[in-house]
Amino acid sequence: MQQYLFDTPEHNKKKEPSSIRDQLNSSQFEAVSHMEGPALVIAGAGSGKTRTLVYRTAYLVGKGVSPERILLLTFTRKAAQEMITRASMIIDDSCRMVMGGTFHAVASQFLRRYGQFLGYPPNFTIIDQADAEGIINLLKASLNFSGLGKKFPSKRLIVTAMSQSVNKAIPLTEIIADRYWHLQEYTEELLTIKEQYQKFKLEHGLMDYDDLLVNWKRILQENETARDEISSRFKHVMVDEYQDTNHLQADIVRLVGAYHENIMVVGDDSQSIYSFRGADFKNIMEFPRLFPDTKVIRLEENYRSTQPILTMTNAIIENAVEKYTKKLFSRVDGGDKPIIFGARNESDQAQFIVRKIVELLKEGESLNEIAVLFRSGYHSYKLELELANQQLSFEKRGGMKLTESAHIKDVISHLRVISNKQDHLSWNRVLLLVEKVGPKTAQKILAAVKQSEEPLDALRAYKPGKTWQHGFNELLALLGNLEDTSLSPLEQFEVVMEYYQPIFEKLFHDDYPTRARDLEQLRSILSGYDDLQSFIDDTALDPPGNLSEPEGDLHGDSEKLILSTVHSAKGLEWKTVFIINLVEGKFPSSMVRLPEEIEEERRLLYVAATRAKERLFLIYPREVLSPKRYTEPAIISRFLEEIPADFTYSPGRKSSLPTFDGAGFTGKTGKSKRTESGDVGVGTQIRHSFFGEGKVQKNVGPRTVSIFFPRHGLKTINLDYAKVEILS
DNA sequence: CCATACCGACTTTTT
DNA sequence: GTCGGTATGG
Repeated sequence: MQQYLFDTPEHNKKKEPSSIRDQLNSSQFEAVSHMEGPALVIAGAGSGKTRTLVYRTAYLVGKGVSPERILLLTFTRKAAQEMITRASMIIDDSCRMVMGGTFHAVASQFLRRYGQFLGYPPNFTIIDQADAEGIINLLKASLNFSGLGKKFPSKRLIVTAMSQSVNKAIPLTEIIADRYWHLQEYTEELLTIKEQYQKFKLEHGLMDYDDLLVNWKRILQENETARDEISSRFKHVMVDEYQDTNHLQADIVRLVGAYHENIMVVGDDSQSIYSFRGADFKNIMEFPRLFPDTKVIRLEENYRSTQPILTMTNAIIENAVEKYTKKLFSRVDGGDKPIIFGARNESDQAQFIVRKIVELLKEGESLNEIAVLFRSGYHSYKLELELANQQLSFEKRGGMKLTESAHIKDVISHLRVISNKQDHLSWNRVLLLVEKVGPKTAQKILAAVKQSEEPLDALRAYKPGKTWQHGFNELLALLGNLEDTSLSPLEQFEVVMEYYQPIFEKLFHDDYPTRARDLEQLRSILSGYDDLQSFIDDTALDPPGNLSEPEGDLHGDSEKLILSTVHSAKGLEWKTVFIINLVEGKFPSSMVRLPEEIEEERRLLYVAATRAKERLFLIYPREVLSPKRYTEPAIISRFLEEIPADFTYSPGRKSSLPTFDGAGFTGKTGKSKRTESGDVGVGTQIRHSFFGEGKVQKNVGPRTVSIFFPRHGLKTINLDYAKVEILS
């Protein structure tokens, strides 16, 4: 709906592409107007990457490219929708015909059409990680692996290992040898499980997230019809956040774009934060080698943040082991240094944030312009309580999803078995909810029903046991009602709820009011759909959790503070950003040990900090609660330690003590390298690692000078930090 | 064979 | 908080 707010009549006329030019800097325009051949856009944080893709979409449509022949692959579905909406405002509504979405969402659309070539029905069901784990459990039982002791890997680990194998294109045995060496004694069993898992999915019309990618690639490779129709269709392919694609996705891009070779990938190697999912930012470097004619365009001017913020974020990324190709500069004048605040403990941290927010609101700041970012979902619990106390409304992104809770899965399973009658995973769940039916009975029933043409009829023909025939007959009655094709998804939901309500109340008798609210929410989500299949798809591809938001937009935008994991904050920006829990074990997470994983944590902090436009707070508690409810002294995050003290401001800090309390803290990392040189006077010629050669103009502070660079203008540089070579 | 209750261990990030 | 194992009673 939002798009219409800005939709004035002149937006409905096609603008000449030339007017687009005025809205962009020269590099952006170069990217926007690039027509033929592959292109790589290296776009630093806040450099107008989204803007560039939006204008490019509009430009192409303005040039007469038909919208349905443009493919826009993004990291979230929301990002794609937003870009398409904005492009529509520039040119016209025909932009809505642009095909856009995540790799997974676009894959699902093509696989509904071409999946039959791989033996999949058009109504296959997309399963999430919890579903995959459910299948593993079933297999473990049927393969008699349950008795192998408690050392046997958990379903979670098995699913993760299998997924890594697919996404990194490394055989499972190697993954186990590399990362899960403690499971090596079970390699045989794991391979069997993997094989059975694949078979189970194919037999029952199920695809997990990885299958969507693998199978999309397969139809492009193995089926001529599909390849020709898909590849020749898209005259232009654009890929956002290319640094977070894996090899499988890179292959898909190559295959989809093979016909016209008009592929533009956009990314930033220093913002790569998804390697745990197989992403490899080297895809960016490899792109020009894959397509030798690639045009490389760099966007290095930052329009988002003030210089003090950028100076600090540059410092964070400067310490990376792997050197990056660029360093950002800003023309946004003025601004305060980022503030580092050491709170007493987590409560103090929460109170500090609330106090600051109230202050900012008094100054006229809008809640919508403030965000609190953290490494892991549970890091915000204390703050959520404090915010609720102070009656500040907030929205949390990341962390536990609505669709991951048992009661929601229960309801959706009843809808799934209607949509895909071969879905034995959902059948199993549905049967287990029948009184007096347990795992054994459920399996026995399913074995009898096994892949019959009409599972529902087979179920009706099954003779129930005496103890559970009542519940079973009720289920059959429900399924009969659900089959009525004239029902809307909402009506189907109501029918299911009528059946499920008593089961639900019995199952969750102690905390069922809170869960009932989730079901209410599910109901309101469902009311927006008139097609069950797309509802089921969306719950897997775009699981609600951020779903209260479109709703809120309709009822006059109620202002909300955003609490978000850093991963979910990618691509977004706020005037004020708080990053919390900057202590060892939380940020960086205690889960990471390998050097390359630590590097990813560093990039994660870089992504978090570059979300801030005007004000940035870096906060850490001096004490944390151990799992056993003991308070322990915290160790300040190594990344904070590495930032030169004069790049930030620390209220209440006595002089310039570099180390904080913290027993066990080993002191400085000694990572920052100093330019061992005397005073650099006005007129000195120097060379900077990024800006090139320049001349010192004036002394602006301790070890800080302003330098004029012919290609980049006047820059303020700290000599203790920047890599500067003295030439004269 | 099913339901329930209890204990201990572990809990990153997401399509 | 949630998963997995285990013990107990129906």
